[in-house]
Amino acid sequence: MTRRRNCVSPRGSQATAENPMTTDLSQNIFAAVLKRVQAANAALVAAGTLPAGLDVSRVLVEPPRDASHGDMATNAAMVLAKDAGKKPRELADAIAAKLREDDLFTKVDVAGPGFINLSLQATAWQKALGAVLPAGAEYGRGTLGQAEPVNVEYVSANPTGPMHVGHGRGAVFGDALSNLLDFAGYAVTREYYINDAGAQVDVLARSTFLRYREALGDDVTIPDGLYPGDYLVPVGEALVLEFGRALLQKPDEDWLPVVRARAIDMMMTSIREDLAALNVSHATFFSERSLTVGAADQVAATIAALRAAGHIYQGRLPPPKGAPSDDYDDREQTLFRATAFGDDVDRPLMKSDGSYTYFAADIAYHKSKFDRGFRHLIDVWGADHGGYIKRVQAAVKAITAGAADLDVKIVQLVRLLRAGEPVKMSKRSGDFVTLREVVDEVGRDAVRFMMLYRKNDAVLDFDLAKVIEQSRDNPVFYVQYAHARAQSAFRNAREVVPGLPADPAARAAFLADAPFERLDDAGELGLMKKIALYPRLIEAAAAAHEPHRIAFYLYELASEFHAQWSLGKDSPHLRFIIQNDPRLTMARLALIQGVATVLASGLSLLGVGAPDEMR
RNA sequence: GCGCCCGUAGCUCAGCUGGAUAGAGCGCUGCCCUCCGAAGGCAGAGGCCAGGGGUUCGAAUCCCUUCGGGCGCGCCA
Repeated sequence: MTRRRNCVSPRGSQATAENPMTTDLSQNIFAAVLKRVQAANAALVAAGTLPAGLDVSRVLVEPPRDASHGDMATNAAMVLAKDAGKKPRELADAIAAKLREDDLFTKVDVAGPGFINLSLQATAWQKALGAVLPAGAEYGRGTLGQAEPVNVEYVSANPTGPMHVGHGRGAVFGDALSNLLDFAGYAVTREYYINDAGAQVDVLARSTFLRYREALGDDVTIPDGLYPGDYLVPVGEALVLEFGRALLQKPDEDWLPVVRARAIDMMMTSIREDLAALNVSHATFFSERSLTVGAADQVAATIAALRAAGHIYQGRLPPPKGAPSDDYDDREQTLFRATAFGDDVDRPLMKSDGSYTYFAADIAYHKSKFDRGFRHLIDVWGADHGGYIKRVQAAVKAITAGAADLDVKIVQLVRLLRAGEPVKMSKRSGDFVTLREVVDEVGRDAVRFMMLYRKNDAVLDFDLAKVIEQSRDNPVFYVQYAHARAQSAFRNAREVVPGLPADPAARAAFLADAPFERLDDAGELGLMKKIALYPRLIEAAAAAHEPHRIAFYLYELASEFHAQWSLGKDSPHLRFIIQNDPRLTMARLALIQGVATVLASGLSLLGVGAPDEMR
C-alpha cells in the first residue's frame, strides 16, 4: 500500500544473486561478489562460527560512497551480528578472513562499525569490460522481471482537446519506465485508457456541434462550460464534409452520439500524432465506453461481484469537508467499502441520475487488466489525481483478493519557462501552449531527457531556452556530446589502427583481443567500474520504477568520460589515441566502446537519440 | 478540518529503499587550448539535510509532532 515501495520485487540485487544465470563475473559483478560473500557466510556456518538458518536477505554488496574505501562494501557483518549473537566487528573479521582466501580480492578491510571493504584486482574490471563489447546493446539486460507480465497505463489524456506539457511528462515517463521494465526482463504492455464515456465527451460533442454550425455559416459564440478552443474548428468542418446540413434538423439525441464519436475519433488521432512526435506509442487503447456498451455491462458485473463479496452497501456519506458545496444532497447511495482496504472513506459507485461514477468504471477497467492476466499494474497519473490513489488501490485489492499489486506513479506539474520567465498560459480562452508546440520548438530529445532528469513526483521547471543550450548546464547536450565525442575518437583512430570497423558490432569483435590489461590508469579503471555498475543500476531503477536514475547515471558517466578525455591535454600518454602504439590504442578504444555502448543503451531506454556527431 | 506529495549549499536538484567524512550543476574565486571535439577539464569557498522528539550498532532516508509550500476532498474525469 505504501506508494514508495516497489510493487514488483523489493529484493534488489540479491534477487539475482541466487540466480545462477546471472552470477557470471562479467554480467553483474556486484551480484557475483554478493554470491562470494554469501559463500563465505555459508563456510562460517559450516565451521560453526555462524548459526544455521540466518536471514541473509538484507546482506548487500554496494559501491562505497567514498572510492578510497575500495571498490565495494558489504554490510554482511552488521546485518548478521545480532542474530549470530556476535559483535559486528568481530564477525566482520571472520568473514573478511574467509574472503581473503579468494584471490579475486586484492584487499579486504574491516572498517567503521563493521563494513567489509573489498578491492578487486584490475583484471576483474578488465574482464567486465571485455564482456560489454560482445554484448553490445544487450549489455545490462536483466532477469529481474522473470518475463512476468506488467501493465503500464500512461497518458490516458481525455480526448477532449490537445495534449499539454503535463500530459507529455506522463507520456515520456510511462514510455521510459516501460522501456526500463522491458530491459529488466518484464513482459510489458503499454496501455492507454480512453475516457470516452461520461459527461466530458458529451460536452465535447456539443462544443463540436457549434463548430459544425459555424462551418455552415452560423454566427456562434461558445458559452461557458463548453470547450472554446479552435482545435474543434476542423472537426466541425469535417462533419460538414461528411453530413452536409443533415445534422441540423435532427434532435439532440440523434446527432449527439454521431458527433461525439467523430470528435473522439479525431481527437484521438491528433493525440496519437502528438505522441508519435515524442516517439511514444501504446500497444493497447482501452475504451471506457466499451465497458458498458456491447455484449455485457462489465461495470455492472464488477459491482455485482463486489456486492457478492460483501464489499458494497447502501448508505450515506458525511458531507465533504473543505470547500463547501451548496448542491450537496444528502442521500442514500451505493457505496464501495473502500475503508476495509485502506481508504479513508467509502466511495460512491452510482450518481444520483443512476449512471455509474467514473470510479465504478475504473474498477471494472482495472478488473479487466487483472482478467487479462496482469498481476503487476502500474498507473501513471497527473498530480491532480493524487487523492484518487487510495481508492483505486483499495478497489484492486478487493477485486483481485490481493493477488495483484498496483503502483501509482504521480507525475508532478511542469512549469514552462523561457529564460527563467514563466510562459503565459490562459486556459480560459482555450489558448494554452500545447505539447506539440514545445516538441516542435526544442525537439524530441530535449523534451524527453529533461522530463526524465527529475524524479517523477517533483515539480519540473522546463526552460525552453536552456534545453537547447549547448553547455554542461544542459544535461541533454552534455550526455549526447559524450557519445559524439566517443564516435569522433573512432573516426580519428583509423590512422593508428587501420581496419578499425565503423560498424559497432564489427568494431566490438575487432577490439575483442585488445590488451585490456594495459588499461591501468586510475581514470580508466574508474570508467570500467562505472560501466560495470550499469546492470545493477538497471535492476534497481526497474525495481523502484524510477527511470530518472538512468538519466543521472548517464550524466555521471559522461562526466567521467569527459574528465578522462581532458587528462590527455596535460598528459599525452593518457590520450585514447597513441600514435606509435596501436595495441594500447586498441585497448583504450575498447574502453571508449564500452562507454559508448552504455551511453547508447541508457539513452535508448530514455528514448533519446545517441548522435554520432553534433557539429 | 482531513488525506497525499514536497522541504538537502545563494539558485536548480541527486542521494542507489537504513550505512562510513551528505554529492553534482549553475553562480562565485583561481587555473588549463601548438596536437584525440575547450560545446571540454582541474582546484577552492559554500551545509544545524526546515525545527523538535523517537526507533537502533547506525537516520537526509523509518515513526510521531510543529512550521512552511503544492495537490485533492460525494452526484467531474
